[in-house]
Amino acid sequence: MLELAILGLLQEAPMHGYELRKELATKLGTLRAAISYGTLYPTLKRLKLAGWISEAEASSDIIPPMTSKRGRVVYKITAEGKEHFADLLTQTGPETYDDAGFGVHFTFFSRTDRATRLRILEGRRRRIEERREGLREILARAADRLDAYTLELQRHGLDACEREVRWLEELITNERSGRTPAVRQRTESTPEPPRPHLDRP
Amino acid sequence: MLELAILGLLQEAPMHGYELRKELATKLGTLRAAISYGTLYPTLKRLKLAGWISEAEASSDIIPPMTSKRGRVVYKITAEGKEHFADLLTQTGPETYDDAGFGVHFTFFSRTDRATRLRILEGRRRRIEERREGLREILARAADRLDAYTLELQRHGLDACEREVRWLEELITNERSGRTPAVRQRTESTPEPPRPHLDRP
DNA sequence: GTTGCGATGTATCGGGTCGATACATCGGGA
DNA sequence: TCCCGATGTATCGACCCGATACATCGCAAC
Repeated sequence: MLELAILGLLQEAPMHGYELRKELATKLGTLRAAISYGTLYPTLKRLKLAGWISEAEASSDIIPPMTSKRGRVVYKITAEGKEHFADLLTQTGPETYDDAGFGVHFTFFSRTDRATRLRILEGRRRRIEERREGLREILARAADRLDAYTLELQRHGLDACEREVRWLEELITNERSGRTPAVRQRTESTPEPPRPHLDRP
Repeated sequence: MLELAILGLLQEAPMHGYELRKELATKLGTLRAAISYGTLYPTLKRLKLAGWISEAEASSDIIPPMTSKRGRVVYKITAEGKEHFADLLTQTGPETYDDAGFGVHFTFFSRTDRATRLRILEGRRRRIEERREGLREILARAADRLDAYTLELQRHGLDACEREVRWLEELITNERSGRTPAVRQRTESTPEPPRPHLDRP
């Protein structure tokens, strides 16, 4: 789903590889350390070959050229690329619901309609609920067979799943009730404020 | 680090591929859905070639044969494999601290000494703290440049990091104070018990 | 002042991992 | 009887990461 991320960022502004990497790092800071160049550059090549992006004229606009051979390569999105981006963003396959896929989709939620957002949020919730049930199964059935550390790992994983589901529920409720973006705001350095209970107002 | 996982499981009992996959699913339920066969079988081949594991005699022990051509292939760990497993388990490279690596190491914590456990727990904590600081940076510096959804994603990620760090602190404290396995126990179906505050007794 | 290091940049390679797929047997229920 | 789901082994293409190489620029320390 790096494809989706690149297309999304290039829709905001033309960029070159290095810049894309930095932007990805701040936008997807949660999910991955940073996109590897071994992924990024081949993907750019692939997208260019597919016609979704093209090289922008080096002379133009804000970005200063590098005054040397092998200068930076600035890419911009094409009309076909925009179409493709919209398709990818709306589509809800299984890969939409895993950590990486969901994260990228969520990042571009502001460019989608509410129906799509709800579909994706509910799909993700379902995915996490399945994982949660799997963990409960394990803790119920195989608890005596596992050592203390493994058990602790499962419990911790279960905690994380339950928390994730609650987060998703909140977002879904917000979407349904009309408040488009998330509402919760946190004051710095108060580690555990009692979450404002806003499901079912 | 699938290598480490396979070696660890085969140390408990000889197994064939399908069984390994199931065992991995229950032991590492948290981290990955299930190991893909496209990963598992090539890895088994590789480990066998390296001499860490070998094919067990089909006739022997508990597991019934399949009475047909291309029966199941049971693997067992070799002496060199046990050595290699111990080395891998003790060693603390960067890959020890990412999600997958840490999870596998943690699963086999009961087979390590306390010093190693502490090294790994602290390395993991450091890793998560770095991610946390990165997220705080983003939320402090780039907050106005990001839309509400992206911000919410970062906040959620930050929450997860803080929680993870707290969990690790708890484990580290326990290790240091002599209680080897984790202490916390949860009663079923009470979703949010106030965590027994046991840092600094 | 020059030397050297860190940030900026593009690019490739090997290897690990996934998802889909193919093939084959076995047990049990419709 | 017939078919479906669990049990099994195996491969292929695609994706992605980490390490590495190469090259320039600005700045700071010596």
